[in-house]
Amino acid sequence: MLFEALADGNRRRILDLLLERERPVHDLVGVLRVSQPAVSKHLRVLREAGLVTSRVDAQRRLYRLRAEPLHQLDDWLAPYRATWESRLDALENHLEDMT
Amino acid sequence: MLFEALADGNRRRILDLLLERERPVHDLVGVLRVSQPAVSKHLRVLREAGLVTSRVDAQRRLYRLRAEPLHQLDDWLAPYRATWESRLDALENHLEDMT
DNA sequence: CAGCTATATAACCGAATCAGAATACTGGCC
DNA sequence: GGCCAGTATTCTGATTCGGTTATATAGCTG
Repeated sequence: MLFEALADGNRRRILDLLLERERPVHDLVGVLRVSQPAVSKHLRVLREAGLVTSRVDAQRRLYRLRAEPLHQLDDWLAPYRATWESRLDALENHLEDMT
Repeated sequence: MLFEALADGNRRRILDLLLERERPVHDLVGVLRVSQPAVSKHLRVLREAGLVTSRVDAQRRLYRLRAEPLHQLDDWLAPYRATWESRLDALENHLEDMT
C-alpha cells in the first residue's frame, strides 16, 4: 500500500505539510485546492498506509506524520542507490585519472 | 510521473530484474505472469519516466535500468529520513540514560 | 519471398481512482 | 434540546489503469 499511497501528488503534499507540524483537516483543506471530503479520503489512505496518525481535539482531528513506513521505501531504494553511487565513483575516478 | 511509475508492483519487479542485468522483453514476460503486451506497456511507462532505456539487438530490444530518476525519490525522502533518524537518536539517548 | 520470432500498438473491458455534492456523525455552546 | 463547527462516509460520475486479444511492424532464416 505504501507506493500507491505516495503515487498521488495531493497526498505527498499532505505529508510535506505534516512534516512541519501536526495539523487539523481544515488546515489542509485550506492549502490544497480540493474539497474537505477529498482531503478526508486522502487522509484515510495515508492512515491505512500507516503514514499518519490522528488524535481527537474537540471537534477537530489533528493529524500527525508517521514516517516509519518510509523506511521501507528507503530499503527498496538501497540497491539502486548503490548503482548510481558506483557510477558517481566511476566518474570521480575518471576525473582523478585526468589530473 | 516517477511516483506513479513506481506505484505498480509489476513495474517495480521489472526494475528489480533489470538491476541484475540488461534483458530482452521476452525474458521479463517469462518471469512476470502477465502477457507480452502488458509487459510492453509497463516498459513504456518506465521509459517515459526515464527509468529504463532500450537498445535494438536484431528482433529483440534489450532493456536496461536507468536509476538516475530515483535520485529524485531519494531527495524527496531526505527530510523524512531526517525525522526518523532523529527519533532513532532519541531512542539511543534514552538507552544511554538507562545505563 | 514465405514464414517465424520478437516486440509494439490498437481496441476493448472491468476494476480502481479521484473528485464533488449530499448526508451523517460528534462535540462544544447557547 | 437546538444549533453550529469539524470531519467522515456515501453516492455518483468521469477518468485512468492494468489486463487480454487481435493486429501491425521489423528483422532473421530457409
